[in-house]
Amino acid sequence: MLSMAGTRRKRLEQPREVVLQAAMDAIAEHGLAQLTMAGLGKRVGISGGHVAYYFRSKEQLLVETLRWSEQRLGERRRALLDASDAPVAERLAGYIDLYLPDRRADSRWTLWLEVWTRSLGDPEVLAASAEIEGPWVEDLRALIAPYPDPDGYVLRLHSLLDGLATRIVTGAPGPDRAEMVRQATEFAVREARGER
Amino acid sequence: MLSMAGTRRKRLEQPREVVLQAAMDAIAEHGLAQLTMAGLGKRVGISGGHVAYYFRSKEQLLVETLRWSEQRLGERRRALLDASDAPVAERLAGYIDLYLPDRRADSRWTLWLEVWTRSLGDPEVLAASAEIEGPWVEDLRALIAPYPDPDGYVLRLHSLLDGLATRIVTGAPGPDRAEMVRQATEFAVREARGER
Amino acid sequence: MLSMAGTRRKRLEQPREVVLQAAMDAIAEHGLAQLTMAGLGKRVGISGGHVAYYFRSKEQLLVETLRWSEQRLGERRRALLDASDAPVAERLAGYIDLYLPDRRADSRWTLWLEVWTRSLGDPEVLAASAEIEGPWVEDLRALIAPYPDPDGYVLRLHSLLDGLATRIVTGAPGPDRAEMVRQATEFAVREARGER
Amino acid sequence: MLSMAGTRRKRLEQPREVVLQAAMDAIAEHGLAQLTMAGLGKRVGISGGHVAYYFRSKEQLLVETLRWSEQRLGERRRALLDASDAPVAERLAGYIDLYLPDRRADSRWTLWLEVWTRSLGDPEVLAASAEIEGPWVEDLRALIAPYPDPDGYVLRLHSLLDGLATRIVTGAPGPDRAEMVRQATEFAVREARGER
DNA sequence: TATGAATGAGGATTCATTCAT
DNA sequence: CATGAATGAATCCTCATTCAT
Repeated sequence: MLSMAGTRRKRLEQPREVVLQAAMDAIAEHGLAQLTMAGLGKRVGISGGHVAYYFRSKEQLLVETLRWSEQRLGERRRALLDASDAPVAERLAGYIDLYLPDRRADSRWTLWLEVWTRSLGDPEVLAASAEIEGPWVEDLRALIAPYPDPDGYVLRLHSLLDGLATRIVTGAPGPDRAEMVRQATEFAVREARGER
Repeated sequence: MLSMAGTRRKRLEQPREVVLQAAMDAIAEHGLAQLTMAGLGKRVGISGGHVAYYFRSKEQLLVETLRWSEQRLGERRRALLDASDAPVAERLAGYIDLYLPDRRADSRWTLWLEVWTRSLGDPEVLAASAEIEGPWVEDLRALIAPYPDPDGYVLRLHSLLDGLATRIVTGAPGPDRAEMVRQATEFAVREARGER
Repeated sequence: MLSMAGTRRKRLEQPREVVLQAAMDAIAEHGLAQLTMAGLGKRVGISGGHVAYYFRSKEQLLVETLRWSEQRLGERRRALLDASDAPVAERLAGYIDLYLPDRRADSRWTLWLEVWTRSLGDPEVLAASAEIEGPWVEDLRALIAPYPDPDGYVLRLHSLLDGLATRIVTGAPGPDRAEMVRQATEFAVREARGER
Repeated sequence: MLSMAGTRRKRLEQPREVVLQAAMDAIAEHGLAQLTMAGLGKRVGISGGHVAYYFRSKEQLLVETLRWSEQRLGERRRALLDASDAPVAERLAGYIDLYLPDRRADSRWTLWLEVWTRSLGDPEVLAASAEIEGPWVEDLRALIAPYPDPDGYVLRLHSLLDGLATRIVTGAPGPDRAEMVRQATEFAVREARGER
């Protein structure tokens, strides 16, 4: 009965960060279906039990990972929008470029699909999902202001982008990402002008 | 103890149909997560083993269910489009109304989300998904023809609709379905006119 | 990031006492199954690790808690028996009233059931259990002395009481506690007289 | 991905019986704490998953095992009582001899202790426990009839026996089983006569 | 003393899938 | 065709325990 339980082997510097980053990497490499608590622990050199110690459940882990991923992106987005004195068209293009998945199997969007699926039966996940989307909405509203119907604008543009993102991340046949960015930007600009 | 195994208990008229419809109902009522082969069998009075016999795998079952659901919808769509001599705007409105989920937790769209998720790691599912979407694409192209860039139009409208559908089916906060239909239709009409 | 680990946060006056009392309360409120070292620590404002530091193991904690509970009861029992110049019948009634659980889910008896279960595979627990019961035995022997077969008397009465206690603490159907006390007292008195 | 799932390897004659008997044996040999679903399955040559298939949960398994054990004992008890035209005293002795555990770590009583413990937090287990005890109660009432207060008699005798049984099964210090049977029988007879 | 991060064993549970009957 | 018993993989999560600080 020589249990090693409790023996500390390694102390991570920024455990949360490290685990979250590892989760993103693992998802990108092998997909979400392959992601296990134990496997994730092994990736960063801690026990599976400890991953569960940081994140109450796997559901929590997924939401947290998405949230963290979006926070990092949020910083880049705000930098882009704040610093820019470029015309709105260009800033919209930058926004859209950040919004859409980088590639097929992009981790962040893999998580979005998962969160959508899970939010079907779980109000908490749904709420988390709305909250995570929040900053995007705020920044887009600021970007197009003044605009008579910002809610409608955001709904239309975000819905379009979500649909495009789904196609990119799943690898559905169609134009490449650059073309999609172009089309979405045209739409975004046209809409922004058209009703101003 | 005489085993009843092997005894034909019941002979369904249209086994496939019955099972598929039952799957749709079960998903609408309890969600996809609750759908088990055995439970589905019980719903229609056959064994779980026999459900697996009809559909090679659960993945197959899901794809088949979605395909079947879309086929039935396809008939309604074609009826709508063929019979109609209404202006394009009205026909687009009808198309959109059919496309979007009827309600939160709509079975068909629950399946779409699942299929998207599964297509991430499975090329076959991805192919099936494209194939199932096909008729929608055909009919939309026909509806707007002649139009200089039908592929772009379809991509934009379908992406927008997919994004809106996701919000409806998950129950995300936002305007109600009717408003979404209105906005999508405006967009569809504007696009169709704008570049004609 | 300066760690607060190692910083003394709070110094309990009588740490053992406080923890033991908290354990009793927690068991009464949520049951033994819900009792965790960490949860118990939180209840009294110390760390779960420190609870383990006071009590070598959870097994120890349970036995200690029972022992402590019985010690406190022992004081009341001795007060009752020493001070009393009431007839034996009344003193037996008092003894029995103290012995039996106060109510369904009574902490002390919840612990007795647990200790019985654990003593099945652990001689140490069995020994502790016998030791904790000791004072009851002593006091009962004194109470009925002189009596020709005190061991038999104690065995019979304690067994009867243990059986009744089990019914009370589990909430098994049957007469209420008062009626049980009455019946046990009659038995105790009758036995004490019958063979004197 | 060559899964052997679904490949039937062996078909037990009386699966339930076999598993229940194996559970009794395993408990007697290694204690309840060592009993795992998988281990139990291995013992009888079926998979752990299949043990769970027969018994919804481990809790169920325990209750079922106790019930089955008691049913078998019930047959012996009824045989004893029905066939006997011996005096009540002898028949009470037989009843008591059947009631009490055969030995330290007796499986049936190990299960009783566990069921008592679990019934503390689970009304269903409590109900099952009362139901399983039922036949003993019936037979005892029949055995002593007519008797002015059968409920009281049963409560007193069963409580006494439960207390004695606890001591036998845990291996608590005290007289040996035979002596306990003697004392309990004396008590049972005296009570039965005393108030008739 | 006191903390609390980290360990890691441990087992139940669920179900798609298979196949003898 | 149809049954349903049997498989077994797959993994989450809990929590007592340890120990560097």
